[in-house]
Amino acid sequence: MYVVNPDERIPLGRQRIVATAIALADTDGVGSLSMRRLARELGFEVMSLYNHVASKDELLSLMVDEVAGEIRLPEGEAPLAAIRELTVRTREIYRRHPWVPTLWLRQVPGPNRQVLMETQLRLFADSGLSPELAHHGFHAVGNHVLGYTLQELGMEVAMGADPDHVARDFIDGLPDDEFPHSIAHVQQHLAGETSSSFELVLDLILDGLLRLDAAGGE
Amino acid sequence: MYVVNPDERIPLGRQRIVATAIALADTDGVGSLSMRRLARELGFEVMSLYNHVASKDELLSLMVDEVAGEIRLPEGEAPLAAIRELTVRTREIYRRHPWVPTLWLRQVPGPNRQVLMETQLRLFADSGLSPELAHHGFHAVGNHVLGYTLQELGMEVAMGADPDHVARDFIDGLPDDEFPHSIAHVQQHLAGETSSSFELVLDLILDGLLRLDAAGGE
DNA sequence: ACCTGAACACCGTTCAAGT
DNA sequence: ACCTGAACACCGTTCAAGT
Repeated sequence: MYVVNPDERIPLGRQRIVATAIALADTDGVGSLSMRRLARELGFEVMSLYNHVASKDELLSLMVDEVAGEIRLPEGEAPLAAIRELTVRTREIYRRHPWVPTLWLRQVPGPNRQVLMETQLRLFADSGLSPELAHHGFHAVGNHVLGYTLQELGMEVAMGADPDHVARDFIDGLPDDEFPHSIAHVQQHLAGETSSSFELVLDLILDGLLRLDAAGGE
Repeated sequence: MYVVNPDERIPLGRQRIVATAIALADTDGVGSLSMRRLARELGFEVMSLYNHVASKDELLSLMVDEVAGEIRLPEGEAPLAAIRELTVRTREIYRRHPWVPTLWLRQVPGPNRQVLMETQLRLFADSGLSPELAHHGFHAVGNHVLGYTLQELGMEVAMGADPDHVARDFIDGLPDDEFPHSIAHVQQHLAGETSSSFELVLDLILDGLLRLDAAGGE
């Protein structure tokens, strides 16, 4: 028989801190991620975190880059098909970590995102598009996946647990004779009549780039 | 001669609170907008604000809707031209109030946004597009202007005052032989070689919708 | 009706002290 | 090297008290 060492608890460390922070943000939202809460979750005091992480802002950067690393890079596909695939995967990862899209912009890219960005740009460079259209295409696709997911999640995440309830309240608050189109639109969503337009618009952008290139390069 | 009434100060009121809050967010960012700071700015105590506004969240909603009211609605144009015009104006307003795009999503639409949304949907309904494409088009255009502006501003606003400086630090931190495309891309931005792709992609989306409609409705 | 002071339960972070 | 307690300068908001 021996006395239990009170310090048998798993030691802290960037990796574990970041992982726990991500899990916490996934379940309760970034809004409720505080250094104090995170420390409690880990079984340490707040200030212990600062031995591994310079600030909350650095922690957020590390979290975003960790998630960026989850996006599997395509291989062996034709450039435009690979771009499409990569974009669809990005959306999946965004949806898995709904707090990421907002932070994505505010943080300077870390190593994983740097690789991701380089891959995207290389694919555009190899796509056959003119350099200028490749440049615009890179932004167009990035904006699409970001804007689309934000819109999609903004409604779900920030508006509380039940988007349907919010949507219903919203249309109930509208005088039906003045806002017929709004009401019809929201009802289409509630009825699940319309499929997601994410891939439709993505293809529309990619096809449009090709068409512009063909028109400009004749 | 008379004693100056200490209560000659302009009384509070939703309108004035919201206006001051917007001005404060415009100049210093939403990050530094606190109820306490706002009260100080207005010359009142914090708790006075709560006589006019239920919570900080309500205040943010009011601010967003006030800004939504700044977007001038088009009139007398053909539907698709009006949609285009409205989208360009939305981007201008977003740029004038860089804190708006992020909040836009988290808040349930107030009266001004309700009118804006109804207008957009009516224009799409009148555009001749099939109901389904009109539905998708509404989202596509909204996502584009939101995602594009967020990307554009995310870099400028959140990364500190000098985006060029950040960009330079970014490429300096990259091993040049491994990230040639990233470096080239950022350099294109720094050199101002590429014009904004906002309208280019917007047209690409609008044209693509028309083309899809023509193909589907033959 | 509108304003306010004290108080509560939170934040992120500094700094000096422990082992 | 890593952990911690006390302290600082902040938050949003409740509630009872003033006019």
